[in-house]
Amino acid sequence: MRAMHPVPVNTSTVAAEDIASLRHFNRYFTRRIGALDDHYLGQDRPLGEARLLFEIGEDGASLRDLRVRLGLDAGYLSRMVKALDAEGLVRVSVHPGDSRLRIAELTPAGRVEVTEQNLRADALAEGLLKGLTPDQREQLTGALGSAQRLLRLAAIRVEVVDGGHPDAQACLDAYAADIDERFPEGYDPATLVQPCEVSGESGALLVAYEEKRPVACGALTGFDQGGRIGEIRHVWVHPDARRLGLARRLLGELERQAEERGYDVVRLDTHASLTEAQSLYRACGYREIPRYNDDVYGAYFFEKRLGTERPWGP
Amino acid sequence: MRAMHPVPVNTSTVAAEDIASLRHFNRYFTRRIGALDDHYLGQDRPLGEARLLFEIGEDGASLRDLRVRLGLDAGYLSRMVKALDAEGLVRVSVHPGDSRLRIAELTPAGRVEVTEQNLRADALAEGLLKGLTPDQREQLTGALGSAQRLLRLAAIRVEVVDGGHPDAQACLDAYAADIDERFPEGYDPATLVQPCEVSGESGALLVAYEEKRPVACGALTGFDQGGRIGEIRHVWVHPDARRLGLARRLLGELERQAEERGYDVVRLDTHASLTEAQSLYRACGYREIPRYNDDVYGAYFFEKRLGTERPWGP
DNA sequence: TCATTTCTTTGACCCTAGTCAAAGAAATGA
DNA sequence: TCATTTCTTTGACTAGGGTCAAAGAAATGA
Repeated sequence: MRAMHPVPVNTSTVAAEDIASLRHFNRYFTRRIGALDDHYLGQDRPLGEARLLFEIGEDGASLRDLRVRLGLDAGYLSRMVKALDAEGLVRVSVHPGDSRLRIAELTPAGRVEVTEQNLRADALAEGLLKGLTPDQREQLTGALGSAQRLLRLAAIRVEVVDGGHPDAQACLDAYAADIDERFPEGYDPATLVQPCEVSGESGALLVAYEEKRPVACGALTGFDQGGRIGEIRHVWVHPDARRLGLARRLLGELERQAEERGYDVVRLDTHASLTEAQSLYRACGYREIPRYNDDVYGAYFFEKRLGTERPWGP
Repeated sequence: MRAMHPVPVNTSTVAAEDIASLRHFNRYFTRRIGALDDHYLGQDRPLGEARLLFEIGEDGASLRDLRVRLGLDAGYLSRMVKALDAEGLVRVSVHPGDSRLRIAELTPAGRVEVTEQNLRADALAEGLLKGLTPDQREQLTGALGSAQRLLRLAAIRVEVVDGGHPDAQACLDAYAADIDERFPEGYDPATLVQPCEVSGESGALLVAYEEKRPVACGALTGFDQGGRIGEIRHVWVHPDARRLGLARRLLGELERQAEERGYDVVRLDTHASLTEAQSLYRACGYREIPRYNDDVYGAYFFEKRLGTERPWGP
C-alpha cells in the first residue's frame, strides 16, 4: 500500500520577512494590547478566576468542558470553582444525564461581575479606537479580520482518516443535516459514501482539524473500475469555519490524494442550489461536463484533469 | 486665557461591531499565538528571565531602561539581573556618566541563549506560516502590518506643550538635524521658532507622544499682527513613527488650534526637496499661493481656509 | 552647601498559578 | 457482573511573579 500520510501543504520556504513581520506584530500586540486587556479584565480578581467566570458565561458549562477549553489541571479548576462558589458567583450542580459531570453556572451576582468585565473590556477597546477616524477604524477591523482568517486557516490541519472514524462520521452527519436543510427536496443520508469506499487504494476521506476539533471533510472515491477517474464527494465545511478558504484547500488536498492514487481526472457533481460551490469549482480549474451519473441531487457536473497545476490555488 | 487642553481627536461614537471585532481578535490572538510564543520563548527558563534577556539584547541596557520598558518593580528586576549574573549570562557595570545607573550587558553565554530564543521563536512563526501559500502569507503580512500601523496611530496622543519643554526642544532639535541632512544647503537652527512665538494666545506647539515618548511635533504661530492668519511650521515626525498617518493628524490638530485662536487661514512654506510634504498638503486641502515671506528655505507656499472641513481627513 | 531626588539593593513578605498523586463515585464495555 | 475508564475532589507541595518598605549612594537644584 502506498504512503497515505498527508503531505505538507506547501513545501516552499517561508520568507524571512514574513516571519519577522509576524513576530514583530506578536510582540507589539501581546505586550501592548493583550497585557492591558488582562490587567483590566481582572481588576481586583485573580486573572484565572476572571477568565473562568468569562468562560462559564451566560449558559454555564460542565467542568470537563472548562477544563478542556482553558487547558487547566482538574484539581486547580475544582478549587477555583469552589472559591467562586464560596463567593456566591457560581453555582455547581450535577449533570442530569451523567452524574460524574458537574455543571457550573453563574449566579445573578456572577452575571453582574461578568457584565462588568465586559464593560471594562469594551471601554478599553473603545478607548483605543477613539484615536482613529471612522474610516481608519473600518480599515483596522478589515485588517484584523483578514489576519485572523489567515491565522485560523494556517492552524488547520488536514488529515486522512478512516471512513469509520467518529470524527469522519460526525462530519458526514453534519454534512447530511446541513444539505437536508438547504435542498428543497431534502437529503437522504443513505446516499452518503460507505466507509469501505473511502479507504485503501482507491479512496480517501479527509478531515480538517482546527485545534483538535473536526471542522471540515471531503471524500475521494474511485469512479470506475479502470482506475483512471476519481470522484470527489461530500466537501463540507462547518459554519464556524467558513470564509477561511478551507473548501479550496480541501479540494486541493483531495486532488493530491487522487494523483497519489494514479487518477488522471477527478469528477464531481453539485446540487443546483449550491451556487457558491459551483463558482469555487470553476475558480479551481474545473470545467462543466455532461451528466455522468444518475445521482438525483446532481444538477451540474464538473471534471478536472490532474497533474498540471500547483496544489492549491492563489 | 482660553482653554488649551487638547480636544478629543474624534467625537464620533465607536461602532459596537468595531469594538467587538477588536476584542474578538484580541482573544484569539493572545490566547493562541501569544501564549504559544511565551511558552516556547522560555523553554526551561522562567518567562520573566527570558523576557529580560531578550530586552537587554545585543546592545545592553540600563536597569532603569529595562524597568520602564518591561514595567517591572525595581527590587524584582534587581534580583532577576543578579540571578542572570550568577548564571553567567549577564554582566553588570556602572554607567560611565552617572554612577547611580547600572548597565546590564549580555555575556557570550547570554548571547547564545538569546540566539536560541530567537531561533525557537522563528521556528514557531515559520510553523504557523507553513500552512499558507506564499500568496496568503503576503496577505497576512500586509494585514498585520496595517493593523499594527493603525493600532500605533490610535495609541499616539497629541498634546499642547510649552515651547520651552524639554520634549518640545528635543523634537525641534531632531527636526533641525533631520532637515540639515536633507537640504543640500543645510539648515541653520537659528531659524527655528522661539518658545515665546508658540505659547499663549497666538501660537501653540504640539508634541505627539507614543507611550510617553515624543515622536512628532508641529508649531503654530501668528503670522500677522491683525490676527486672521496663522502659520504652520516645523511639522516633523520621528523616523520610527513615519507612515502611520501622523503628519496628517498633526496638521489637523494644528488647524484646530488655529481655529480655536480665531484664525481664518493658515499658511505654510516648504522646501523644494520635501516632495512628500507637498503632496500631503495638497491632499489635506491646501492650495499653492505666491511667496509670502523671505524664508531662504521656502520654495513652495500653501494656504488653507479654515472652518469648513472635518477635523482630519479620510 | 544642604535638602531633595533618582537609582539601586536588600530583606521580608504574599498570592497566584500550577503540578502530582491518591481516592471516590459514576458510567461503560466485555 | 466486574474490570476499566471517566470525572471530580482533596491533600500536599512548589515556583514564579510580584509588592512594600527601608536604606545607601550618587546626582541635582536651590
